[in-house]
Amino acid sequence: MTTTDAFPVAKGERRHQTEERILGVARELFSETGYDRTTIRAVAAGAGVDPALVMHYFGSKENLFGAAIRVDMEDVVVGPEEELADRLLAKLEQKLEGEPEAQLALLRSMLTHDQAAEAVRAALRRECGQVVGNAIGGEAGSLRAGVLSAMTVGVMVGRYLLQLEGLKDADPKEIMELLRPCFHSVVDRDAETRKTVRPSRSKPAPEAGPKARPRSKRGRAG
Amino acid sequence: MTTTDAFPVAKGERRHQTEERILGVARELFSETGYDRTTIRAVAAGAGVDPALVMHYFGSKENLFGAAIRVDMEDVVVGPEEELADRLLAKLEQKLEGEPEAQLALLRSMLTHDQAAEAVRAALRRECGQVVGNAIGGEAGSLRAGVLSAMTVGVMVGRYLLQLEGLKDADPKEIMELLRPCFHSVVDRDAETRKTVRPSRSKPAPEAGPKARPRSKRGRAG
DNA sequence: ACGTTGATTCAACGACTGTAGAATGACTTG
DNA sequence: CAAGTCATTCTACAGTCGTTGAATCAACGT
Repeated sequence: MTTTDAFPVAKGERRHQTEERILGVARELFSETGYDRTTIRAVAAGAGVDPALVMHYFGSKENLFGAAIRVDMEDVVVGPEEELADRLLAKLEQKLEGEPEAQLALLRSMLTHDQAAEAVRAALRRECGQVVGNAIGGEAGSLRAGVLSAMTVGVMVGRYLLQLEGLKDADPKEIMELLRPCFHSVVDRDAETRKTVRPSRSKPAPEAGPKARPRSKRGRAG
Repeated sequence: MTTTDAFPVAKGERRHQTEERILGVARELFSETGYDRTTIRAVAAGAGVDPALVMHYFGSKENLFGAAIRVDMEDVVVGPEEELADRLLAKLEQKLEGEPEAQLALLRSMLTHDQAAEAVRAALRRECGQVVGNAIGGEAGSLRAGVLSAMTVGVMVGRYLLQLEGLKDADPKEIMELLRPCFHSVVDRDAETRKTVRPSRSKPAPEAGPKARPRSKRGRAG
């Protein structure tokens, strides 16, 4: 329907297109309604194919889910510690600006699906945990990484899932502005000695991004 | 099991007991597996009754869910603004310490169940939103309330649902210690360096270059 | 003793699910 | 053109779900 299916296409190509279409619908449905409520039949219907075809391609609903939520996070590159918080913030901002479909599928399913929960955990660990842990180290580092991860996922959940009043339509920049002191205070080692707020404005937002990310975004044909 | 069911009990009393037992199991299952995966049959089995009885009492699964997750939050009392953040923190700490069963049921179901999501939203709005909104007011207040709510729910989700490494076993006090500057920086009006700054407290703003940070150890626990 | 009420169970229906295997039909290769 | 391959569909099964209406059994007022 999207592409004219009147003239012949190479088989492999056609299969790839169909798979891609199925994955797109699956991601969409998983992100909207979570794992349980997303039925293979609905995915198939959305993709305009037979449910059995989805099974034939992905083997099981579980596999389809795994393929749909596969996220390949580019890791937050290591760099000077002072910019650590800003780098994490930039990462979060990028997620708040981009289309959160894949992330949403993860978030929405992470509570009922162990595989999704582990994926979220791994992603957070890679993004926040490892970096912060390396920078700070020890048990305190782990705790700080956890708090950082919690704040990150909290903002995502609040904005996209819960759609909290002041968050769902807010400008990511403003959110970042509010979050920056928080992240800094958690990352900074010596922040726990001083109870007062430290509005560290040492760095403007690292708009250039830490590293070139030649990531191409797959768009859905619609 | 607690009371011997060998001798007769008044009808109303017995019904009440059964209802209470059903609700307990329902809450437990909803919190463990969420709305969809919790079946009326499982609840009935857990309570030692027939599934039809659950239906007879609560009318539908939807109603049972509503009755199970009903939360009566005591509102955060109004008070001096300076302590606002601390009051919210205390609230969160109390939740982190207490048994989170009811909250968990909410959290775990809020993603797939609109009713649960609305309940969470209402609770957050009451606890964070309204108070902070009143204290700050306007659109900025709404945003700050949203961020505050996001952080709160993020910590809950990270600790109980995601069970993040550094968070699940952490001492609530330590989490609070890390969160306090964050909450303060979000609540405080002048945290974003307003022109008409009204320093309710000493605000040094020492953003001078701390590049020569004492770098004693860069410990890295394996 | 009675009949009545209400708590509780039994058995079953209809809908929906994930999944499997045979069948169809278009594209490819000889 | 014939045979083969592969994407795709059709049909169906076995299971589970929420829900229902009739049936059971104990407690109650008379």
